[in-house]
Amino acid sequence: MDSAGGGRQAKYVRIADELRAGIQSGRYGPGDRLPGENDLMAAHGVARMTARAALGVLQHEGLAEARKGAGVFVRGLWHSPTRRRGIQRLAQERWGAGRSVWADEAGERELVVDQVEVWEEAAGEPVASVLGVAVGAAVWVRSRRFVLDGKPVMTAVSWLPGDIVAGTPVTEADTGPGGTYARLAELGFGPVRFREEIRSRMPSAEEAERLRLGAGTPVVVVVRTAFAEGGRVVEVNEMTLDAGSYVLEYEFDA
Amino acid sequence: MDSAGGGRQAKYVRIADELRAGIQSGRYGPGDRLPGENDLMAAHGVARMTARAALGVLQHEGLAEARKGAGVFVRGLWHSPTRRRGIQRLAQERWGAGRSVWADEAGERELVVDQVEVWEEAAGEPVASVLGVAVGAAVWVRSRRFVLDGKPVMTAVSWLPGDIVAGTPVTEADTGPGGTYARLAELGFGPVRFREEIRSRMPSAEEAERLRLGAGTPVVVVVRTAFAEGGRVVEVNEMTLDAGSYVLEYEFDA
DNA sequence: TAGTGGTCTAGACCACGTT
DNA sequence: ACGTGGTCTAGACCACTAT
Repeated sequence: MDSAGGGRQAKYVRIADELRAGIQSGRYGPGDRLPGENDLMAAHGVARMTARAALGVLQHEGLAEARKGAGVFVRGLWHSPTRRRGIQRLAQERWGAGRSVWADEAGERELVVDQVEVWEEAAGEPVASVLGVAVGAAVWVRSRRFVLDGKPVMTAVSWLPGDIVAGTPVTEADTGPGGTYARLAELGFGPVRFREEIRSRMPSAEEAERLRLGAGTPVVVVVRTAFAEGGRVVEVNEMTLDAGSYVLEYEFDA
Repeated sequence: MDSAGGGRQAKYVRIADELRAGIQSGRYGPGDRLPGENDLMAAHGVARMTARAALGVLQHEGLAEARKGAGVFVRGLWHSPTRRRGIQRLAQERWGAGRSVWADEAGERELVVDQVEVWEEAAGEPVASVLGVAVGAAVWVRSRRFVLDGKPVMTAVSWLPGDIVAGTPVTEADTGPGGTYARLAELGFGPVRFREEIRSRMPSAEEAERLRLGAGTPVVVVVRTAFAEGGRVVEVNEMTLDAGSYVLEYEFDA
């Protein structure tokens, strides 16, 4: 009846361990259905909530996902995460040539950019600080979502100084060939140096919905700061990635 | 009595939303105790398991952590994550000067390297492939854990080609001043180029224990490949980081 | 000792997907 | 129609922490 009586471990932990071992050994392959609540109740003589707890462990570890009315299935870790080459993708030749930075990352797959919103606002404290403008100064904000083969993989929000981009195509939904960086270059503020900061955490409920993340899937947050000649910050871009959809790569000399 | 009857949302979701709003608004600050199971049962007229479910949501989001016998507390996100400068830290001047790559990252804090193990083994398929050696060839493996101010923050496993490092200090627990890279340089195989691949996922139960991770904390996996002059791979290092303890930074030119 | 979270039971109704 | 996971109840005992 109690938890510590029989063994040292909680029942649901032991059941979860057993299922996990089955996944790692290949007895349950990607896409396979795991024993369900009723199966586990019968096999281990436990209550429904205990069986659920065991399955919940695997879901929170990202190893399995539940589909209502169907069962709990082993996750396909991972289909084919996008390789994002942090340094080469931002080489000037890319956007200088009018080529979208995102296009060749997608490869053969269909990339859709949706939920595009662009607006002007007054810089609050944190934004003003990183952009290097006065609090209350006009900044333009670009927000959008990237969907690859029907699966949302990233959201991004950019902040740009209003005194540079006001009245230019950067404030339009479509920034034209080469994107924002090509336009900034034409304005004499082409980025010459970048800094990317990478964090990872669990998503908020809203982020999980917008990226359609299953339980047990973290997000990777990349904050890129773009510097023009002279050191002025011309863009700050905060990207929120589905951790399962991306591998970030940086290659550099010693 | 039912879930969909009263509102659209499950009760535990609404309770979790309310608590989350309280955290984000600052009503509950970092380190504060949240209303406990009994409080929520009384306040919302729900059963214990329902109150638990609500608190569980916040814990899995990484916003709160439970302490047995004490309560559920708002997490201190984040104390002071280590800033890991991916590119500068591997500049030749660093390890060339006999300075540990890890030392100045730790700053004032106390860094302990423990659980050090070094052994020789025959390369399996995946390792042979990335190291560029034959399957079955001798490789040396270095495994260790990094503990910062008493908190484990990273584990690391390195693989090195046996034909280069056999019989050298690289196969000892202590590799001496400048570490492995300085020794490789003395052997004529100093790294001149690096590639780092970054992924993020939820930890396994074992990883969570070894890094003492609370629920809702992902790990970041960094796989670094070091290339010597001529392109030969001289080391592959797989690092598993507590996502809450690190910010990775890469700074580079366009 | 009193209160806390951790585990567990044995029921129940629901929305959903597959058959 | 049936089985699935999702939610919920009203109890219970335990180990742990704080007082």
